[in-house]
Amino acid sequence: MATNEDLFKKIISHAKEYGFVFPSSEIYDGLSAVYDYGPFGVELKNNIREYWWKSMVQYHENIVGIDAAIFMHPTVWKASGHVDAFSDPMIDNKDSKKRYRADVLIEDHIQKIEDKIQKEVDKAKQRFGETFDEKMYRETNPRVVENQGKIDSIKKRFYSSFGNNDLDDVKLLIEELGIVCPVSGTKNWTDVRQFNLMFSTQMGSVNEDANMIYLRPETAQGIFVNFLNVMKTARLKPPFGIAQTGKAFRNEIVARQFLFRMREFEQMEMQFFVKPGEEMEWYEYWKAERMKWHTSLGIPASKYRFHNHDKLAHYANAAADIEFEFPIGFKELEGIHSRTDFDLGSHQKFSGKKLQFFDQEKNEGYVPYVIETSIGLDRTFLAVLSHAYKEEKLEDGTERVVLGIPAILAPIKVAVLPLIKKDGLPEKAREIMDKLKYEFRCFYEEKDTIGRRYRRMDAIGTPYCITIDHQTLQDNTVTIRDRDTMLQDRIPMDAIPEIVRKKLTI
RNA sequence: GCGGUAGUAGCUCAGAUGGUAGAGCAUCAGCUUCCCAAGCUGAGGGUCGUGGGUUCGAUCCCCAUUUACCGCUCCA
Repeated sequence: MATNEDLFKKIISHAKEYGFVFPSSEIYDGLSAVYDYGPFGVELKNNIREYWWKSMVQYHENIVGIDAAIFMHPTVWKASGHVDAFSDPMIDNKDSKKRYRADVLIEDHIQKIEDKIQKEVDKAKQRFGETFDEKMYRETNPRVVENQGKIDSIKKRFYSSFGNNDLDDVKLLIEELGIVCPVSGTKNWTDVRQFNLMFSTQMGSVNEDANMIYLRPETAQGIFVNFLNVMKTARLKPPFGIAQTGKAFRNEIVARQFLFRMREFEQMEMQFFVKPGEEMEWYEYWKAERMKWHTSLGIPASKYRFHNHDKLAHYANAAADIEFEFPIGFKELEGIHSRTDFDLGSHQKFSGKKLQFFDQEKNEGYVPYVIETSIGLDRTFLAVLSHAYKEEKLEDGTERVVLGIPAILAPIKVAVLPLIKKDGLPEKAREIMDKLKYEFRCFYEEKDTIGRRYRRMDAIGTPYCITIDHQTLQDNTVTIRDRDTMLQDRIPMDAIPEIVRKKLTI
């Protein structure tokens, strides 16, 4: 029995060996945490994207799509909060060589003081019983008041120095508070350094007034800045949604775990604009709707779970992840966030343009609230792949590796295989191939024994193999082999499209 | 980014106390004509991750670098 880590490694090698995923620039040793999709990988990826797009845009009359550029006006990232919030101040302990987020160290320190207060309060509560007035106690007990004052001044100091980008003062604060490394127990700290998670480049001539441009760290902003254009031209009114798929870039300090955390990745996002006050209803609606989408792929519901956020991002008033059980454990696949009017409101402020919907009935305008569904395409790819990967021991003692990819996502839908490459069988097979290839992604192969070709198709997850044998020449029947059962049926060749089509409906 | 481990053919690996490398599978060509991988014959493919140093000579020793894995850290 392979451990899960082994399984994950096997999936990675399988992905490479069968042309799904390659390390980027591999002949130059690769580039850390960047991957390329191969001939079968790109088919699977495209199919997932298309399946998502159809279920969002095509099946919802009030959702439309856009494709925004990766480059955006620099102010977008000020308005979104990314320039300020998207960078972490890091500090290293020179003795233990451990690295920490400076703000987390300070938060932990604050938490310790808060714990102290809580202990005090709990003790008092026990002492006074029913009559205990916690609020009053907190305001009057000298020790509690003193500690609370400490917390407030630390917070004030931290926010002001961090806000002013005065990292030296953040370090000073850490030293003054006497914060020690939990591992080494020493106060031997390096300077605080900022790691901006956004990639940047210059637009225009580098010599002349070069403008710093960021590669978008999320696709969402492309939707928000187009809110007015889309609402007007598509003549929409809330509730309505805008969907987009595309690349995003994050300069992660640690990017690892194959496709799971990459520096360049693809998101599939939909921002749903609603009337303020109705956002929680829609939040719940989209949580349920998105979970339905995942399970519609035939992957068992037990592989998924919700994870509700306790700590919310600066823009959200509710947030949940849909997590998938990868071989490396349950990990985030999709986020459903209630983003309030943070983004539109902020862009309204920074741009000076009114980003509102005007309600004719009430004769007043409002900034819509936003429910976001944001799913990682590469992560979904990895989820599908890792769930599909199976090693089977067959009755005859041989083993086979099969990808049980849902037929609708399979890179190749039909393999057309002449039993042998003479006696006119290849010609007949070509004839069938030509009839099928305009509707389905097909694969023709006449090399090697038939059994070996079946196994190759199993390894890339092809749901059906059509075999042309001598009988085909007599009566135009072929055998159709099912990937999962390995069973074959003899059918008239004209019946192939209908059978395949049926398999592709969900 | 820090610490640890590792990098030999597409894959899985072998190898010598330093004398410029081998197997199986895979790939390609031909034979075989077969319904569930590994039949026969032949061929191609590696400056032993990269760069530098020590040495008469380095894939092997030393340094740097890069990539992957594990741990820490991080994931708005």
